[in-house]
Amino acid sequence: MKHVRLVDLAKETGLSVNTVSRALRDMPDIGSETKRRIKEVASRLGYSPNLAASMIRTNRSDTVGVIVTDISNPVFGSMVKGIDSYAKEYGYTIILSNSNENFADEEKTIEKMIERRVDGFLLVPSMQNDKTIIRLIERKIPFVLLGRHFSNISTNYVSNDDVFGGYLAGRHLLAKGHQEFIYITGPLYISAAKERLEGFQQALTEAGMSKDSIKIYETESSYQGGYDVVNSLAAASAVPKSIFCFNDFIAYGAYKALHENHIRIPQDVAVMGYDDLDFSEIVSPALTTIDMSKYKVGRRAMEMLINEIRNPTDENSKKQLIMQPVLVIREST
Amino acid sequence: MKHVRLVDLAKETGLSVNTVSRALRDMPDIGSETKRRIKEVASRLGYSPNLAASMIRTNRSDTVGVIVTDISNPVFGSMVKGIDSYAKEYGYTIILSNSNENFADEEKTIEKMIERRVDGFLLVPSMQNDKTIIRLIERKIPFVLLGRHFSNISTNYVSNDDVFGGYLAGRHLLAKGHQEFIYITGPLYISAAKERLEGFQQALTEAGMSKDSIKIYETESSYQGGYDVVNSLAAASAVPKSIFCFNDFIAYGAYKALHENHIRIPQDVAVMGYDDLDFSEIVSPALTTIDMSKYKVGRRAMEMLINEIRNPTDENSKKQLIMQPVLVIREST
DNA sequence: TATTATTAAGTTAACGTTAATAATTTCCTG
DNA sequence: CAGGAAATTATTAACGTTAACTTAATAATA
Repeated sequence: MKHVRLVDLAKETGLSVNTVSRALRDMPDIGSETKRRIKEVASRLGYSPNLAASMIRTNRSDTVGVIVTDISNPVFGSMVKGIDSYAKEYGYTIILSNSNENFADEEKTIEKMIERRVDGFLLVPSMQNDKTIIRLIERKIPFVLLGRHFSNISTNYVSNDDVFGGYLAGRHLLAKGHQEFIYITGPLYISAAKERLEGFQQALTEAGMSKDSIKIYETESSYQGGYDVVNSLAAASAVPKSIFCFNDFIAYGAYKALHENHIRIPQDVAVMGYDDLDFSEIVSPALTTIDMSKYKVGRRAMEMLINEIRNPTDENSKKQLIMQPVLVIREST
Repeated sequence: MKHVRLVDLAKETGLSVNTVSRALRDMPDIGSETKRRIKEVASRLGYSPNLAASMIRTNRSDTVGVIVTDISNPVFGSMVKGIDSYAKEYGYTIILSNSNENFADEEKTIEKMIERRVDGFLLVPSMQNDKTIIRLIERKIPFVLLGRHFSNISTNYVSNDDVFGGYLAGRHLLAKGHQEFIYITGPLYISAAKERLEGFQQALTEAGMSKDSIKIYETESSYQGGYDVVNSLAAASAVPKSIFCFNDFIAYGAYKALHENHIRIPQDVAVMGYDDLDFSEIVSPALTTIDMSKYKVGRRAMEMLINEIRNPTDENSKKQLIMQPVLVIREST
């Protein structure tokens, strides 16, 4: 538990602490034979640099804070995987926190992470409040948002073209001859939820239909939410011809309710999801959905964050990377 | 970006740095009025303690390293969620890394985390090698394994009673009148994989059957793995009456292959999974599986780790917490 | 050969905090 | 009201590193 320190290596080699430090960091002003000797001793004694100490001196932590709303959701799991993979390539370490879409928790976590002097943040913000984001901007702490963003604040973010995704969904259902639509969505203050709807509506107006041809059901963005909505529609015999869901989870819930009410997919009703989770290929019938590469979103966001850390941009030149989603047609439509 | 320091608060209040430090930590030897004043100034100036500095002094980081094999897998996502929840209650921060079941990566990550002076580790070890674990023991760094463990090394771990889970599966399939079984599994060097098999075999022998009544197919523990195995069995017209899968993913793959070959579940073949992912309720037919509460495993493991950190136990009194899985009967058997 | 570069080390101070110890002030008690 | 305990604050040093500066030794140049 007692760690070997630079001074121990210095004693062992008869050199000064500074020389040892510089040798281990491969600075050019140390003789190569000396370096070899020092490194040999370091590895023999099992030296492990105390990063906290160097951090305090260098004022860099090579650490980024990652806050997601639900790490048990594979969408975010995949993003984190992408983040982790890119971070490793560049020598960054990840501090993770799960916010449960809880703003207060998010706020507290950010403070804690700042105390740990993270070099920057990758956030899937809870969106109930933009206070934390504002504060990050004020304090000039680099951050990148993932998958969500605020319409009134200019920030770096990586996300999918949710408008286009919604548009693809709308086009697809229209092409299938549908005239009657509902949108089952999570809270509409989430930018993604709103934008997918907008895209869908755009497809409708483009086809000469009214925006209001799609009815909106706002609920929890979960399996349960989808189930509840469709179930109560079924109870009222008001199940429409086609259902567009904010995400695949909701679609799965819709599936369940439809199955229970003996309503056939896609014969009686078409269902579309969003996210293309692994499971969407497996459910029966396989779910037509919109794919965004979560893993890549994670990697690109980390890339953007590292850029921002290394050369910060000012407030009016933030970068947005918008990845194009693709329509994945399966059996449910 | 320039942070307020204790010395700044000291100047502002006219007190000494030490007094400020002690006041903020609510030490009893500072007058309450003084404390109030200091805290007011701290919050006014936006003081954020530099944890790296205090870390170096106190020799505690209040940080734990968490390494999982695949964070995009909701099984591990849920565990991490449980870990995070418990960690927050006790003021710990999580450093996360994804090992991709890659031993070399795991090893490197552990070193990095030690350099960050984590107080302990929570590991889903890659199992290809026990070197890293041995080294942690040698260095007396507290750690707890999750879901997996080494049979030849005594460590703290939290896992499910995989033997019992396998036993439950075996009993269930026997009760359904099956006589022919296969086990599609990931690498058998993973303790869970081996133990689930053992439990199943135990059920067989208890029923007076030979251990070898179950044929073993070792593959990748993924959707693809399950698909491949069942597909090649189908090609050889050798699909058995019942299939026990190491995890739900494999079962989903089996589903796909069975569907494609027009083999009906459960009429022609019974399928069982393991994990009870959210999706298992949704697939059609709903999957009979074994549930272990991953979230709780995470919480309990974190609890155990904190205990170990606060009062370390010696090598021959490590704790094992084995959670009982439950059989979840659905439509696939 | 004297002078200047060049290379390779060593010395000192600093990062922001906390621990140990010392110094004051205040308050009792006999 | 002296003497000492109790309460509060201050001073000093330390944690393990790295940065800035200095020194010593060697090589290159005029």
